[in-house]
Amino acid sequence: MIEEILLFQIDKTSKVAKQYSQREFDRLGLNITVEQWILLKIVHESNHISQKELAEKSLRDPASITRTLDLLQKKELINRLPIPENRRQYNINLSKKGAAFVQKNMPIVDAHRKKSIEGLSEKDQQTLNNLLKRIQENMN
Amino acid sequence: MIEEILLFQIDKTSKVAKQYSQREFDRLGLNITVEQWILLKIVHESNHISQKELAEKSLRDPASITRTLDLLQKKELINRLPIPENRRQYNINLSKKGAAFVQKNMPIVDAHRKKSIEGLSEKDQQTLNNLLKRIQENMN
DNA sequence: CAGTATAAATTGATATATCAATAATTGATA
DNA sequence: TATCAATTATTGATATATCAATTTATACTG
Repeated sequence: MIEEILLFQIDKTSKVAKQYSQREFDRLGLNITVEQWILLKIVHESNHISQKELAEKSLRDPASITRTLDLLQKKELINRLPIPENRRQYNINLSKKGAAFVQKNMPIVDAHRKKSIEGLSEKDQQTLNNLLKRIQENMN
Repeated sequence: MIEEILLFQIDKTSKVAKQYSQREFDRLGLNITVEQWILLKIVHESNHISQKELAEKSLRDPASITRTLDLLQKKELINRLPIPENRRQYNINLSKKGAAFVQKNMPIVDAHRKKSIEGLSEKDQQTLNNLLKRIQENMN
């Protein structure tokens, strides 16, 4: 039975959480996807980052990053700044609008995170983290 | 930091495991995606199942199931059997070729599952399962 | 029985995932 | 320095995710 497989439950947990956040984003009319939010958050946490680094941090494909950044640029939430010394890559950063957007909605997303671990002790969280890390290493 | 968020690690674990299996599938020339395999496995486990039920069991959207079944049908791995008493739905089952395919490759996929939990005791696995279930409930 | 609601599958539109191929640039080296 | 290799981003092709709308069929209700 597929439900008994741990990897299936891991995937399910990820999906359920993502769907919850997406529904909330939609309900609040944020006009953004969870993947887009994650990129904004990473850009917010790093001043000046390349697309390659963004891909690594977000665990996504560079091709996918290109396309999502196109959307975020269309929404005027991020900028692609040319780097004179290296014309192969851009520095990605938040626009004013993007920074305000992240600022405003960070509490909402943080509430989702908190909700996800409701009832889990510090120790529970550490345990879970450790077990996940071990599975990740097994699959390397 | 996004790496410190449990949901991020959960998502990462799911991605890493899926990528591992997909690479193996590709390496062996199975010509199938992980999502397609999951559908085949569920169909294998249930004699006669509707697309709606398949969507529920696989945690996927009915629209997505339609498209993936189209591909599996093109590969002649599954059949859509019309139900005379209810012409709104089909019974999905494995073709001879599909049954042979599942039979042949089940050991491979099972090895991936085993690899993923290498070094985890029975108790570890139960703990992990419980923690995941609690997060799932939190996000409902 | 007619009209309406519900249900299952499909289709369309848009976003994401992934691999392969390509373009432009930079680095390495003979 | 000229050539070749490696790097970064982009594009194309195909599969999947999701929502809304549609189609076809069945169920319900007055």
